[in-house]
Amino acid sequence: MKIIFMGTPHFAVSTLNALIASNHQVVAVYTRADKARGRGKKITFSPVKEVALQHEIPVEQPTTLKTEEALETLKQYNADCIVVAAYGMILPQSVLDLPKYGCVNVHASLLPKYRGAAPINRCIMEGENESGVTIMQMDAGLDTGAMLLSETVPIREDMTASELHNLLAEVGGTLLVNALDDINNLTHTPQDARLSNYAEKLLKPECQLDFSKPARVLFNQVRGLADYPCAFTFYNNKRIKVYRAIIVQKSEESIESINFECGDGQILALTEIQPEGGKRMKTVDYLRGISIKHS
RNA sequence: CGCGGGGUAGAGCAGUUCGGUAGCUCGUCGGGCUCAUAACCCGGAGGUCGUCGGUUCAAAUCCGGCUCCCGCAA
Repeated sequence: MKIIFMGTPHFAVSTLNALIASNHQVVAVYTRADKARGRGKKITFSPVKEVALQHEIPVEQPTTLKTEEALETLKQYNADCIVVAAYGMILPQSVLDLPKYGCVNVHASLLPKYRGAAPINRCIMEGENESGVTIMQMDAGLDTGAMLLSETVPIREDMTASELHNLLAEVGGTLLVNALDDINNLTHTPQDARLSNYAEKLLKPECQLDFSKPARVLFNQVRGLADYPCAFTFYNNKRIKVYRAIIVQKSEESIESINFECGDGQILALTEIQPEGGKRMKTVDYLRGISIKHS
């Protein structure tokens, strides 16, 4: 089939790569407009655009798909199906209806749970022990379309959002190609809206650790936000990012970590951090440098 | 030109204000002590102080260029 791919961040790259390696033909890649971001507001391409350029696939970056002009451009590619993975833009009904097989989405959760922007992070922050990928036929709602295929993956006790992200991205690419290969025989299963919930976009304030909360909640928060955007707190008046932490009992406190007593009396031991201006490092290494400053 | 921190031994850092023998904690190697240890004691190896240039009798330190890493913001 002739495919138009729409996606932006790293998660979408796995799906794009899977499509490129498949028997289907990617005729165009849509991704969000280049943004001035990062230190020094440098213009950067999205990860998806980088890959598209490498494979010399035409790249389109409209700021909206709701115009007649955008629709005309889309039509010219004459695609059989549009594949969407973390694109970050709303598709109007005119686009959803355009291809023969409509628009198919790769979503990083077991729908109808965790619809929305941050399913991977929220899932771990909530302490779930499994997640997965769902391939769905898009409709006008936000992640509300009928489900075509899904695959479940277990979430290890100490798994971070970053690890789950990579795993789901991999699974998603494979699953999407499987879905396209078998597109005429797939069952469209409606989502049960009563079981749904939404994984809201992550906000900065929720990345700060509040040690009046129970240790388990903070542990999940650290895992769910690692490695990006990453939980943080303050230590010696310096902001530190917290990449890894473990729960220990008071009697087990180690001098090799920074320990905070939580609301439930248990200790959250920060084991891997990154201070302002510094590199990511084991907390034990950080403390080695601290001791000299105070002596 | 968005704001800011940083690059010194394998790791994490001091030293730079005020130029003058390269330092601390840890690791590592060797030896010692102990019933024992994240224990303690002794000794050793390991550095073009990010890079290029300038000033100077002398530069990690002062001056200028370049480069790399990172926090915030967006």
